[in-house]
Amino acid sequence: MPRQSNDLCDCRLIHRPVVEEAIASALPPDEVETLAQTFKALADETRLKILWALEKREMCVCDLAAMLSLTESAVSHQLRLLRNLQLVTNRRNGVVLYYRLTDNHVSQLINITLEHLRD
Amino acid sequence: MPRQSNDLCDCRLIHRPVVEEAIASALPPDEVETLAQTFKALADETRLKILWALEKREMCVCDLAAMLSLTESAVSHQLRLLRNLQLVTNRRNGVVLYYRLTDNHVSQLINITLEHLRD
DNA sequence: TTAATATATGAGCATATACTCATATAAGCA
DNA sequence: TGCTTATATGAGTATATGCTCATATATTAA
Repeated sequence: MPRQSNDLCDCRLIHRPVVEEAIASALPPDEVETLAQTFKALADETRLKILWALEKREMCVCDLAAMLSLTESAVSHQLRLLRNLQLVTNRRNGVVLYYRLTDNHVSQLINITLEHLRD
Repeated sequence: MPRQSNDLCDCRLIHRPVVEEAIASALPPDEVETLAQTFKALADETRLKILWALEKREMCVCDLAAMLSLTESAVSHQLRLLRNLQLVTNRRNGVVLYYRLTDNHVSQLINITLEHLRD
């Protein structure tokens, strides 16, 4: 068994110092989690389309549903998810809720990523 | 039934011109797909940790597995996914495969997103 | 208060995905 | 050639997720 003794894990360890430095310079767990959560929010075509549309102007659930050819329920579920992540907020006008982006961080990320992909 | 007649969908349509303009300025389908695919690649903690580590230096499968406390099989599966998306490449040295980032686009995205989250 | 409308939400279902386990492949060495 | 090691890969499994459907909530109007 050519396993080097180590307290990191039970795997083979070919380059121990490399592994130790990688662990030392790893992202803190909470940042990894937040990063993954943010990218997950953007990792769905429906949500991307919603965010892209809201970047231009606020829209109500019904209009978003029409735009996407989806049920209002489906859109509402996605909006709840985006709301929970504080990526969108809404304002009520009577019975109608108008959704908009909370800030421009997300649309900046989308645009930056688009530029990268277009190279 | 207060549905306006329209050829967009069967939903209620409160603001027809808004919907039409949103559809007109929507992202082309292939760009939505590529965007979603890119964000999906980053929407997993294991893959984020791998990419973060490879940003500093190339590493072999075994070392990545040790760093992540995961089996080499699990890491290999994720590396195949990242390879298929051309986010990482490898070089062989004997039996050992050293993985590295294909270019710095992905790590730029991660860093930009980190900055946004840290505000 | 009652009815109508816009949206929200819970449960259920079908698909996607991240891992495990067993096995296959590829390179180096005896 | 045969053996060992590093990695790859297919199948299976458990969980996550994006939708549908039915129902609940909130606001307006009669």
